[in-house]
Amino acid sequence: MSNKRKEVMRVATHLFSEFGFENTSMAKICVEAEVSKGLVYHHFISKTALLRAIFNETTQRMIEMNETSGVIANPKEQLVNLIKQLFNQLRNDKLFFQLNLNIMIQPSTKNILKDLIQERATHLLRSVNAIFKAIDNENYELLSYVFIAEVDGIALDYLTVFENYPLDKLENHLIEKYGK
Amino acid sequence: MSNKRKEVMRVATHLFSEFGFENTSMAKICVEAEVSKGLVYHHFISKTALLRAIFNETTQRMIEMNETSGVIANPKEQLVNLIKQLFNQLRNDKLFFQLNLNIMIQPSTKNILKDLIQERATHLLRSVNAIFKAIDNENYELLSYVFIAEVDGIALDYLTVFENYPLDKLENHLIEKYGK
Amino acid sequence: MSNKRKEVMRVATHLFSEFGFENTSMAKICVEAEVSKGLVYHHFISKTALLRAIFNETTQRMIEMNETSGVIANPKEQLVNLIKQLFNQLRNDKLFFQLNLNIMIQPSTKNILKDLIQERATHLLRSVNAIFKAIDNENYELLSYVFIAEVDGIALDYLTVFENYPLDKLENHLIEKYGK
Amino acid sequence: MSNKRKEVMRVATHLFSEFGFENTSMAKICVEAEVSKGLVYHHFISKTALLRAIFNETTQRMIEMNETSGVIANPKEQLVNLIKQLFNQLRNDKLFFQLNLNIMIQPSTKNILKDLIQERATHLLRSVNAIFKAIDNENYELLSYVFIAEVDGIALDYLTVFENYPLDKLENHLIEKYGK
DNA sequence: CATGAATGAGGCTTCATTCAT
DNA sequence: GATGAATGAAGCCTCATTCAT
Repeated sequence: MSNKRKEVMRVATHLFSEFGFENTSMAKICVEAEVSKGLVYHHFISKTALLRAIFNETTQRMIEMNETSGVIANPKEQLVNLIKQLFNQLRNDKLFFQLNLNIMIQPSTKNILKDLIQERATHLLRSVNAIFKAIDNENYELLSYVFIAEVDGIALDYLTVFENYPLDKLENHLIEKYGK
Repeated sequence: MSNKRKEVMRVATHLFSEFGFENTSMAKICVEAEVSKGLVYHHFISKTALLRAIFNETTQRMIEMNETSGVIANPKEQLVNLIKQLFNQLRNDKLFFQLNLNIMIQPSTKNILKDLIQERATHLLRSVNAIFKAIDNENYELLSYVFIAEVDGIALDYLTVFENYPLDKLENHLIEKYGK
Repeated sequence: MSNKRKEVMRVATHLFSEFGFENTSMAKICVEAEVSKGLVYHHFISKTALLRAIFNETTQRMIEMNETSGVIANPKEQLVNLIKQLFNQLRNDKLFFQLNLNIMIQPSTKNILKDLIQERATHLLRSVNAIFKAIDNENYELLSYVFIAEVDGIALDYLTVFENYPLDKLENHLIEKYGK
Repeated sequence: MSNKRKEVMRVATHLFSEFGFENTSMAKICVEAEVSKGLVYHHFISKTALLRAIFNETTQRMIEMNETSGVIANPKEQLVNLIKQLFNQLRNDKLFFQLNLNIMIQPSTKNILKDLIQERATHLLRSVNAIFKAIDNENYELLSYVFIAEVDGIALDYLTVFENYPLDKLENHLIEKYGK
């Protein structure tokens, strides 16, 4: 609704991504968003609530993306699409992915978002399950977990462990493996 | 060396794991370790230095473990050993793994540990490379990255994404896949 | 006059009584009264002005009560009536009495209400003086002060000092003492 | 023990008395006591704890005074002594008495001190009871409550209700009444 | 080695009030 | 009359770090 509310969320997302939740002060957010402290607290009860709003919005976007993307294709095409989409986002929005990793691992933020993380994870698992069910009705559950682990692991290694990570090669590997 | 120094590191590791680096004050560490502030600063110049000492020690332990474990076995046995060892640790010391994920992802701590993380990653990659070279001399590099990604992804999903994660099934899957 | 204006005063009285003036925010009042901030400031220039309005209204009610109660009776009956009336109110509206004590003692509010407190005290003293003049024309002044002190002291002890205060016994004591 | 700790309590007592608890900021206390914020929180966990420390110390002083003062005298002399002592203090340390009234009536502070107020009240009642038991073994309880109410009421009226309160006359009245 | 009093910057949040609509 | 977004000062408290003993 309000312009300033959106701007606060945009700026906060950016700063949380770059410096982490605990290392981003409300003051910094206010300065960057050119807004008073009072206003932020008018729209969000607390810093915690602001984080939850951001996480929630992200989940919504992820769900919408998922729904519109996978309707027509056959399962293997769906997987390949999903992989390509994911790797593109990973390349284009490193900071954003880092934020999502951050807040899901950091104990304090993890606690704040407990329920929302669970909700998102459930949704993700269900989507992937649906695809693998159509591929291998017997082992779909394990296959889904393996697929998610591979993607998460690549993202983690790319974003935080290795410098000069060969992201392209890993993408191709996955596409070959899952596209047959 | 000194008992109290060790105790401080032990307590700090525990608290960092449970609450995160930013959410653990030096005061809390002092109380828990039953030690004065002066003493902590006698042994560690700063909170940052304490974190680095902890991370370093962990890396040393990982390296030693690696060296003693894989000398005799053939590559596939080595992989299976590695997998079993990893999953056992994952089960027995969740908090410790979470700490290592935390500090490698959280921007502030990541920055503090930049060089040490790089060092550890290089060492890990080299070890895994050595194993896969003996298995498939041509594709060993990609295979290593895939292997590491799978393990990291499973750890991540187990520790922070899913509740009731079927860790055993994924362990078996990896053992079958890599043990032939 | 306006319904909403009255409602604001009612809610503010209640909240000031329960939490104290300094601990009741205008926001809380607005929420409780289901009214916007703008409206409150339309009716009262400031929080201070709201407090003064409340105090004033209370004084008016006290004066009216006094006037209607004591016209016909003889002085001793008047005193007994006054005592009974006071103790009943004390029993029925603890919070309200507490508010009046509060704001007369708390330095900040006392300052805000300086003139109004003086006005009320003068009126009260004059009324009591009138009664005691009819009883003992020589010592009426001291007697009035003693009477007021006794009543105030009992109220204070009942409201804030003792648990299980024997209010009834003290009422009877006063009735016997002053009703002869 | 520590000089600065005492100084903080002294300054806080003074400021709380003059401006009220809610209207005295920790910052003001720090400036006045020429001490850093950190130090105050090193000695007192919170503003609340500081208030409790002050209230407690006052209670201790009151108890000690009581114990040393009334040992030898006969009950009526004891009462007269008590009255004289009280009125002198009332005259010499208005602010201090005002503080004690304040914090016992203001809902927020009253809540903070609930247990300590109860403790003090019980002690006071017991002391006065002891005196009146020796005077009138049958009605000592009611007499005690009346006496306390008279003293409290006079203090209240003197400190907050009336300007030009004839404190001396009321003191004489009490001395005559209770000294026989 | 060891203590703990002391510092001061900075963090989150609250709040009375204003003003465009 | 009525709304609620917006302001900015101020409040309580935490914290890494220093230093005299």
